[in-house]
Amino acid sequence: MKQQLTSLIQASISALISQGKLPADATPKIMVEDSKDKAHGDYASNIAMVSTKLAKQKPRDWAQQIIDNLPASPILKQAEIAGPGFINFFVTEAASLAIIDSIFAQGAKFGHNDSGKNQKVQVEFVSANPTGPLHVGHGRGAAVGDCMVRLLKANGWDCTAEFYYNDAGAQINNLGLSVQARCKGFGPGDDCWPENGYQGHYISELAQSFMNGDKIVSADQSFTGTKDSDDLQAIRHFAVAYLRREQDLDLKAFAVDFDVYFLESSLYEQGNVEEAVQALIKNGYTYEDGGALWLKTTEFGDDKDRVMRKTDGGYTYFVPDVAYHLNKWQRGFTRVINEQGADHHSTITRVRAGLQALQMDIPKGWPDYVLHQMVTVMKGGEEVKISKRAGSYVTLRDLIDQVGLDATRYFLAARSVSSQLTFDIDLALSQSNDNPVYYIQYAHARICSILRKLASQNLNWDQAQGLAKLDLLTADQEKTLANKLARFPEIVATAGTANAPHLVANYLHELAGDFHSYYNNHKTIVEQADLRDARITLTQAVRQVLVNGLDLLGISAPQEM
RNA sequence: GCGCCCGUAGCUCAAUCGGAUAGAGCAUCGGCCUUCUAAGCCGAGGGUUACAGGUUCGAUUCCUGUCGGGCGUACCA
Repeated sequence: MKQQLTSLIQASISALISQGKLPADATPKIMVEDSKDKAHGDYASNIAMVSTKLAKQKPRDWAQQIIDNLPASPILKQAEIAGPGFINFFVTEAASLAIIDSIFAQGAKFGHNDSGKNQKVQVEFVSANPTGPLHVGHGRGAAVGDCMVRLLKANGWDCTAEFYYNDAGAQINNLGLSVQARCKGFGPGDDCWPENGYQGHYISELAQSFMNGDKIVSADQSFTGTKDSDDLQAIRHFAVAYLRREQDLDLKAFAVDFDVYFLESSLYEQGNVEEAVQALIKNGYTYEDGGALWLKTTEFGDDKDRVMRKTDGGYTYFVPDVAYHLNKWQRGFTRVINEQGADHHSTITRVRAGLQALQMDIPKGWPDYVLHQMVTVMKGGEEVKISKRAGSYVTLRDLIDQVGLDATRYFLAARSVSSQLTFDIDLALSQSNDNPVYYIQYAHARICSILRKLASQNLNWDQAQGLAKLDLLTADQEKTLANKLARFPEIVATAGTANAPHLVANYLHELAGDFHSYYNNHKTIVEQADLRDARITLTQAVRQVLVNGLDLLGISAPQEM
């Protein structure tokens, strides 16, 4: 619809140019937007205001001339000037309702597009280290990342979801020592308890499982406990497998799937880290100082140079990260989006600097990052500080168990990633029946119940007749609904390019609101058969769009509630 | 100190590329169930969009400064 209106305006602009009222080379950007107020018509354009200087006329006078030169069109009922020079468009009911045919024709694909042209894109998200179960912060990353994957696919991209984790290094060593201490019956406070050891209750369970000789199978590895509390290597390996399995269960409970699990250790085993380091040295971007090897990240916009190889010989975390990203590039992902928490912000400059220093013609701004701001958890009116080492924790799985999968996903995905998010557990629980997600799901369930009710009255829905008789839908709210439905493809496209799943959530809430309002004011199952068919057709179109939208968020669309 | 994100109703958050009278939910108040599910609808109250300037036809949005919060600024990840 907006495209059609845009081309009408374009025709008018062209006519005005040929009349000499605009410079021949004038190409004002034509914007058509949804009007917020029904009194302002269905759509509005600010074209007169943005081109008023080119035309050297007052905005309202100029707007009138643009209107006068609009070609006749069956979709346009009326165009009028309003406010400082807006042109408000009133479209015909038939034009609004035409979207319903497309919805039925495209079904689950309605709203999707092929702008991604089946190109490869990778989204890396969560990437939690296997040192504990997933907490609420990971949950935000999981929800946002998973929705981004769904959105990219809906926009025609060939999208790979990837989870990278550190299964070696200092923190894993710390984890192993913590578990080992528990295996030997020690706890925090004992002399031999490791400094900064992991204190969470799950460490004790993990130790118990190791000493039981349990076999652990996760999505990407398995290991059996050796029961030998002196075998630190076995404990480490077991602990990683155990916590990976825990995280798998968390992700499964959260309905999040990954195509690839990538182990940091494989970068060492395959020699990728060493290759990257040698390349950086060879390219002259490193120097030794104080027994450490430094990378000249300042040559790529960093505040100061960064240590690559510590005095103890180990690499700092970003070095394998550079090797990992080189690996991504070599796998053909010319587009990569890393979804991570804002606390990892500083890695961006370092990884990009390392990639540039490799001199392998990797684009400067590659890869892309989507950073979500921190989640604050409130419980009992107090902030719960999340600390894996101290063991204070709100796990994602607890949250799902208490609040529910759909509501948790909605909470975490329905807000802009750039805003900090306060998750009040008590509020989420007390309001679980009033959660916005149920408002949307309820709209879907109500639509389904219409068909059940119809069947109970021994009536049928004649879809063909419904589609043929859409012109009977003359109520304002029916047109409003149809206009809202027509916006969905645009929302999918915008949310996809902006990596902003919350736009979908907001849209669905609006659509559900329009439906609830309509439902309360107009009976769907009426005596008049053709009107009844038309109305059911409209509501089924709404249902389809609700389903498609909820699917992008990974939220279920229940038939009844 | 410097960098990034943010500051919108009592609370949690929206607001399309800079658009018209800044919107939802929760909470508060008042209506609507013998009629397709009241997890709903209709209505009311609640705002100097942190503050001060600037840019322009128009600023919650862009720019500068101030104040306040979060994160980072590790030879942790």
